[in-house]
Amino acid sequence: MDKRQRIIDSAIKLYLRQGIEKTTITDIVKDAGIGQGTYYLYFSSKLSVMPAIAEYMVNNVLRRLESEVRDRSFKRNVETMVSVFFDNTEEYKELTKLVYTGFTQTEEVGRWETIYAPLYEWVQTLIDRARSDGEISPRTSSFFASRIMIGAMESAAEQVYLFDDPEQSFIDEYRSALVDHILTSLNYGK
Amino acid sequence: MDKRQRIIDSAIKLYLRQGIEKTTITDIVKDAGIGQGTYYLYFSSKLSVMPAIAEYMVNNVLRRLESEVRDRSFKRNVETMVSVFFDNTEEYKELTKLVYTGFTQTEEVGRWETIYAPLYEWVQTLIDRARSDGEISPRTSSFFASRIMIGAMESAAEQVYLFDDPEQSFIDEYRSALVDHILTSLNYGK
Amino acid sequence: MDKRQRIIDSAIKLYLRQGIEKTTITDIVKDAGIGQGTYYLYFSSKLSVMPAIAEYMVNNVLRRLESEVRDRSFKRNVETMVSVFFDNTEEYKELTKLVYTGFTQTEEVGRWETIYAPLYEWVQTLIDRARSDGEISPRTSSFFASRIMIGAMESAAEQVYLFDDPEQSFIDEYRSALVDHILTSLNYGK
Amino acid sequence: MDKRQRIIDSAIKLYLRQGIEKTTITDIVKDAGIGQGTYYLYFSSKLSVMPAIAEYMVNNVLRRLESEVRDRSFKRNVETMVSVFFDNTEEYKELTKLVYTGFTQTEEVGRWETIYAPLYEWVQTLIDRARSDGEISPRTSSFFASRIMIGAMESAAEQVYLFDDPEQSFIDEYRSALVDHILTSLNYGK
DNA sequence: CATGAATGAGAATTCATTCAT
DNA sequence: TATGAATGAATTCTCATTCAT
Repeated sequence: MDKRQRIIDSAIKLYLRQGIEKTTITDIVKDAGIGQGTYYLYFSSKLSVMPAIAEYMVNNVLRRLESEVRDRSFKRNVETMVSVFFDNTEEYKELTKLVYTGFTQTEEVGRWETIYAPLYEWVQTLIDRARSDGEISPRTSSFFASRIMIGAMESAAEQVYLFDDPEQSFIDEYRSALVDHILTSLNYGK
Repeated sequence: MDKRQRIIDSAIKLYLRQGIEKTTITDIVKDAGIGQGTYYLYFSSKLSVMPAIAEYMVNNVLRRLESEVRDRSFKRNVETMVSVFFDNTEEYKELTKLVYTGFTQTEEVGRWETIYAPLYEWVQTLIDRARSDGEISPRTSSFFASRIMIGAMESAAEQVYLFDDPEQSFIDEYRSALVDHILTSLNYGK
Repeated sequence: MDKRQRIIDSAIKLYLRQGIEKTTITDIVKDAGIGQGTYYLYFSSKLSVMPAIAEYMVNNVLRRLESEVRDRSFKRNVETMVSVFFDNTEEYKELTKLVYTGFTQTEEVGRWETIYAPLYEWVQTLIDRARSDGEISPRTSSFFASRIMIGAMESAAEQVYLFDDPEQSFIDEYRSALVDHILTSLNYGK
Repeated sequence: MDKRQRIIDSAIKLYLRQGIEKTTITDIVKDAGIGQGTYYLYFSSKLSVMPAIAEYMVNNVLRRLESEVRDRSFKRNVETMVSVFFDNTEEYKELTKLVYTGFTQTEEVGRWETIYAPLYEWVQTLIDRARSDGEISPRTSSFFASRIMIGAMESAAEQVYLFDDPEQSFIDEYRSALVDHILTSLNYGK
């Protein structure tokens, strides 16, 4: 029903399957079951769906975090977070980068920060609480810590899934090393 | 003289200046001072320069690291590394991401790992030495630590330079937080 | 009005005038007064107009046969048929062969038979009637006879018009020999 | 050893396999195992091999005719001729037409007649002999008869092998109808 | 005679975008 | 709002041909 959302859904599906370059507006509108011109009623150009896609994906992660990370010890929470980021990257592999790149070709580069903001804030809050609870060092700057953490998790996940067929044991080791890294960097349990 | 290298140099120059989309093969060969068809003697398509560019850029970072990170304490070395990554990202801003994206559209995705390998190894060696010197925790896995570190540094730098005009003070704070993060994560000085 | 037909007409005109190789899609669309991309709404590639052209040409011959071959003795009809084939080949000289060749590079080779079918059938009917009228041998297989006749007429016409400047007397002799050949092969007047 | 011949052989092989358009000079020289420029020592352009190929193919038919059509009754000889033409067309399917088309794009169209001449003459001689032997009508013009016969045989063969998968029984029927057609057209056995 | 790296003109094709309905 | 036929600018890639060695 909501054509705007149908465009976004189809765009994601096709970009994931065939890449941005290979996907034409025609592909998208066909998949969405709407007319060719209708696309331009909702988005002003091919690239201008990108922010919407980015938003959708960040919200996706947020939703998972909110539902899966709950009330447990900070350590457990970090473990879950790493899982969420790994799973998400696996599912959407190239798309994040693709979207990001598409973004840089728009004039809306600045909005990237805005779109990520809720995610940064959510993690920041999590850190703040752990600090209040005395689980991590009181001198931690949650602002930078949240950003560095997210960057580290995303990079790690990307590295892992670049391997054509990463073995599960390798993934598990990497994940566990990453959890240690994060906790240690926050002086957890000292 | 070496036409292959001239193509790579011109491609980097133009991709940086105008983006990949806006740069045509014709632009590149003109800049390189060679014939249109000559491009295809060395690269099979527009995108297939990407791995060569990636290689060039990784080597670039490596060269800087080798020349700038020397003989000092691990802490100083980490500070210098962060500087190198920040400077490099600033200089080549979009190119890194562009190259990465271009890569995924080639069939050579697997080579990414190979191209990064020397960088990973170099950092790994640095960590190993710090461990031998007793500067960081003896339990550190240099394999994962190097990869996570590099990911964190790249992500941080990208986040910083996304702001249209990041203030120097913000950059300095982020950089310093990052150094702390890395050192703490390795139990430096405990 | 009908853009498809305008494309076909222009293609025939230009192919005849300058050959297939020398004719570009741009030439065709300019001549047809339509946009460059419009061509591809109706035909999927440069070569894929060929079947349409072939159809047009076969229909052309059919139309001439239907209007010029009427109600007379079989002998007169054969003479007229030969004339039609000769005239037609003269007018469209290379085009027939070009079309044929273009065809073999499409995947629609099979349609050749379909396109020729009405022509075969028309001649077949003519033979059947002559047989009923007792003008030719009752044992004649009109199926094969029609096909062999058409082949002979086309080949003869092509041979004749290969000479840069065939003398009219030569053409007349060839034509007359051909009529004799056909009639005799059918035991006409025995 | 003879590079000229190696070029012709490779050209035939590749033209048959992939068509003229799809075959590049580079393909040919690679297949022939010679240098790129060497081609132009023997032929002045891409198309200028065509006459050589045509010559080769006509000679091929002639050689078969000479070895297979020997001393028997005219009827047997015609049967054998038809077989040779059918076999040859099956083997070289499109090539004849392709070569012919390639020819028309050269300025040497006139030579086609010259190249076919020996074939025409050979058949003409065969007819003349049959006439001397009283096997066919004394009024037969061997000049036109030979040309019409060859045309009919080639056309028939082409028609037959256009069917994707002609059944053997159909081919046999067509062939036999063709032999009858030819013999009757010459008043054989009257 | 032989080579093959280099050339560059040229064309087919694609596809984002528009606009009359 | 919605459509989809029409557009045409723009670009990659091909390949016959050349020429210095």
